[in-house]
Amino acid sequence: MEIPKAYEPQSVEDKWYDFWVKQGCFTANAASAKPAYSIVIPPPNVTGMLHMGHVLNNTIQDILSRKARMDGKEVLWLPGTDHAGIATQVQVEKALRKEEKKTKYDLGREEFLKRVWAWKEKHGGIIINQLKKLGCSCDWTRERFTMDPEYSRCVQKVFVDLYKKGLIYRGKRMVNWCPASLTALSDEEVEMEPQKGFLYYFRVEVAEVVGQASSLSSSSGFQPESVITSREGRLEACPTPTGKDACATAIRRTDIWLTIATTRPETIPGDTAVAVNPKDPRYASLIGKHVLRPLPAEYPPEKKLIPIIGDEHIDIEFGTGVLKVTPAHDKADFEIGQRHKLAAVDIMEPNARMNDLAGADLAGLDRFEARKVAVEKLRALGALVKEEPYENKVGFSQRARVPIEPRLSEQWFLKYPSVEKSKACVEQEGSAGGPPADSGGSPESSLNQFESGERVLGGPPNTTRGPRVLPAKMRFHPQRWAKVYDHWLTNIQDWCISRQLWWGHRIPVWSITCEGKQTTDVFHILDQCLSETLEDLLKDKGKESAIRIINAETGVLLRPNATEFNHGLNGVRVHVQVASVDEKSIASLEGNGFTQDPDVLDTWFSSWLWPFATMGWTGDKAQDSSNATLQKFYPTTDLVTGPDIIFFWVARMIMAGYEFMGDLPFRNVYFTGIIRDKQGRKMSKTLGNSPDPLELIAKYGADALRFGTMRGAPLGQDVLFDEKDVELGRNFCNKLWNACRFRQMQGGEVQGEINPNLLRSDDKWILLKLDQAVRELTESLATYNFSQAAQAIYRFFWNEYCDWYVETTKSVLGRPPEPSPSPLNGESAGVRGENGSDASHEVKTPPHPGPLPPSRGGEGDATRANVLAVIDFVLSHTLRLFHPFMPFITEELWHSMGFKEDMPADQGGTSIMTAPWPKPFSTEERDFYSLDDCYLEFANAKFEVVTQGRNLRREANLPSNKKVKFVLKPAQELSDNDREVIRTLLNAEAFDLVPDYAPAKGTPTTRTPLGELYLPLEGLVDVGAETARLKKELEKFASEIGKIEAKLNNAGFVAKAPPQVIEQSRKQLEELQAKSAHAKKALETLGAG
RNA sequence: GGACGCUUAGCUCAGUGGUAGAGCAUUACCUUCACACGGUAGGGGUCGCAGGUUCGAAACCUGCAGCGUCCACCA
Repeated sequence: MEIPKAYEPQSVEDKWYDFWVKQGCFTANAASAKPAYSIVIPPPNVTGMLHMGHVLNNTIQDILSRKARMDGKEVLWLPGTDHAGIATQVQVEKALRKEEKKTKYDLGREEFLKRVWAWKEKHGGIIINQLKKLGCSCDWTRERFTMDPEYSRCVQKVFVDLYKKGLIYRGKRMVNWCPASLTALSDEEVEMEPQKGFLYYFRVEVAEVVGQASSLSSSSGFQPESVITSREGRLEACPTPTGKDACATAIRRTDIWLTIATTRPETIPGDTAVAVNPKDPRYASLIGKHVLRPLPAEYPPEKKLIPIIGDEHIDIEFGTGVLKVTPAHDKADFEIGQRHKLAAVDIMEPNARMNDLAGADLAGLDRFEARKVAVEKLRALGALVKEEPYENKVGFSQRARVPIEPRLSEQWFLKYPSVEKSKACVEQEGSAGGPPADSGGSPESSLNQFESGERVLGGPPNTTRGPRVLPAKMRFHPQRWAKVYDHWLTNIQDWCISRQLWWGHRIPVWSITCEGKQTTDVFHILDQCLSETLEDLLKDKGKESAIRIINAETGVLLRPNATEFNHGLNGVRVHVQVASVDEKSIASLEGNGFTQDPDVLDTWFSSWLWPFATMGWTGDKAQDSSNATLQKFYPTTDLVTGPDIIFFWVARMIMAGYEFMGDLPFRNVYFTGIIRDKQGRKMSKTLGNSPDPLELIAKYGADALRFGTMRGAPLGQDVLFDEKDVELGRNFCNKLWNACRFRQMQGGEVQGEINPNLLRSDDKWILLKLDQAVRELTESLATYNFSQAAQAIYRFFWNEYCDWYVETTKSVLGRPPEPSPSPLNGESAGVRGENGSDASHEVKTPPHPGPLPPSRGGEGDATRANVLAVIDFVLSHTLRLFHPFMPFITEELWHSMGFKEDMPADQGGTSIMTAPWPKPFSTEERDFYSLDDCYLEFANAKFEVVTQGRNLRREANLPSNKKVKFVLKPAQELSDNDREVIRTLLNAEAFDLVPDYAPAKGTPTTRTPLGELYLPLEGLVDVGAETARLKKELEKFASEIGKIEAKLNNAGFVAKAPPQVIEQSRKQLEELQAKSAHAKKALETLGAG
């Protein structure tokens, strides 16, 4: 019964979380008739740990989910984890090295993957439990992992589907190669970073080739296959790009020298041309001639010979205007190489050590070591002209933090699907269509924005291409991200989806080397393995096959009916693309000499299916249309994520959504800010500036962490995290706790009914303020303004409810001190309204609200009960408003305060989670309680009296604990209640109303809206101090009066400003003048004596 | 080189045309029976700079500066 003095979150959080789970509060019912609301969690790395970014992100999702439940929605917040290919594999490799001093190669693929799975089992639950500690109301019965068997099937299905559509292809291309992780990366996984280095200038001699008219370059026509190293980096072909013919060629030196600027001299051995701009008069005449490449130094002249080519892309201004072209080690050079049919000489191993083609001096060296050696070599050869310090941007592997190496390798690529649709579906800022017609303005209309969307989208996914009922538009919050998104989609490049890793979805492609096997043998094998027979395929010529056989070397599709196919497959490696992959057919494929592609898919190739793959999508129309979850909850309502993965994830999910579901995956995307530390630095493990959220929860409580974080996280801006914010959250929880404790100490049951006839002006004031808070909060949440929402409830509860309202109740609830014996009290306060119920007709003058009979008999008890009823009303609403932000403490108080008692079981009777979200008062309710805005004005006047009185006391240097009296020369009637409230708030022994008060000389005084206020000091008067105070006050008034007068004297203002603004200024002026006059008079009185 | 964002109190940030705000920090007073994780009162800002629009600008427009982020194949 007795509530502890301070809130102790540790004792309640686990209890309620277990309660919610046991009650099934988080479980979404796909069969429910309620409107759907859904969010899919951005799946955290399965073996990751919770950090502040997760806290921000998931708190927002929880707020949205809990709010939606209170709005009566059927909510699905779908949780899960991501297998996080590289990150997880690196973790396990690291542990393996540390604990067993082994590499993954020591274990072999199968054994290593067993270890990763074991690691996943051991660490996989951690982050999920951390989310639970935070209070996340996810539907754990639907938890998914991107490598669950069903999920993996989705990935395969999608791969095959895109393959059939011709969007997935294999090719030898320039990719971003990470020499540390030994895998290809997508463009998005590369970050450009400025790098300090040098620009090296070296010279080469121009040489002419005698006797062979045509350029040598044509003899080494470029083909991707003609790359001069294998994927493993071993030597495969003749290292000279010029081929045999060159050997027979006579070379004539010219003693003409070209100077070339480069940042990468170590790649000189890979140069296969020198390029100049044909418009460059300095060099144009040299195009077609050759130069002698200085490295490898040991090569004979004919092996050093490379052509001078002309290419428009060469910047005449940069360096010397001559570019060395290294097709195998630079993306731009590769393209030049393609245009000019240059050979690409790969001079590096996958780990970025130089190979034999780099020449004897460099072979075996790391690329940066090789750079130094190459420079020294050039210097020794007399080819180095100069070196100057230079800063340029270098691509770094996002994860391994080493410079990537542009590298030619054979990879799988995806041509993005549904690009145009994905572009069109996101609303652009200030677009002609504008925001949805019903999006702005009142909270109600903002809420409708979602609802109208859901109604349209709630039906079966529209997989046909027919027109939609409404244009399906998606909104980004803040909207400026739409532009970033659009820009990316406009310049979109094919996606390199294969990774040379072991942990991940293995590419569902099998191949066989058909040495000695005839076509029919291969058919036979496939026939045994697969349910779909090749006979059918052969018959069905025009149709896309379920099984495709490709020449692995050329990438050419070998259709079963093609002639080349009929020639047999001797010695040719073929790929077989399998549509329906079940374990049995895989096993038999592998048993018959087929091997699966060793690579795995980019992690994002599974993540981009998250919104529907988690809901049990199969790609089978019949099956999907009977999938209740998918039908009910796709498309989802909101997505909450960081802008750093807008390309990695958001954009791709949108494309996948259109491609496979025929519909966008979500209606709204809220982009959070990035959490930084106090100094604005990114959180990072190496800096050690990333606090452990669990420690914060242990120290302050989950609600405190949530509230503190939300309060400081403005819309779309980065968040500077400070533990002080969490402290603020804790203090706020404690305030809430104690406000409820105060109510409990008053005893009695929850007061259900408020009697409008007994409402004091203060009661009406707080009800109006509550109403305002409900509106503000609802509006803020509807527009994703979480920090605004948090501040709105903070302000309402602390500054309005606790600081003012609760204090006003103490004169009714508490044991009031004996009334002041002043004989004047009774008379001055005697005239008052007999009944407050008709207060609403008063508009002009502050009404005198409900009678507060002197504490005698039943009438006083009735008022007391009524005040408790108001308190209960406000608290029960406030707890609900707080619930999405602070689920634990509100649930605890909801139960211990007894607010659940008279609620229906599914509407707050069991848990506050399903209590209805407070609504603003209707007109009828406002009328019933006579909630007129004039009460706000009157209460403000009262509060001003109090503030000014406290100020007088402070100015007179009276310590807070010293008892004082105040006297008011009333300008209007005040009820006993108002008088008593003011007295209590002033912490005064007495607050007397004396119409004809004659103050002692030097009595501090000020003019308030309710009359002249005096602080009688009885012998302690300090005339000097009071004089000084009044003078200071007068100065302030004079300055403000001056400003307003200047404004009113401005003819333009009076002529053009709106009338109410002018009226307001006049009123202000009057008030200030009256105050000033009062102070002046007081000052004169002082001087007179 | 493009695009976007930010610049308001010591700090972190609200504030989209009408009297400059909050939290923290700070100063003074107070352990008064909800709360010292508290209360009361105060101090502190020519709203980055320069122009313009307007009766009126922190806000709208233009330019500039500084910081930050993203995109881009100048070696």
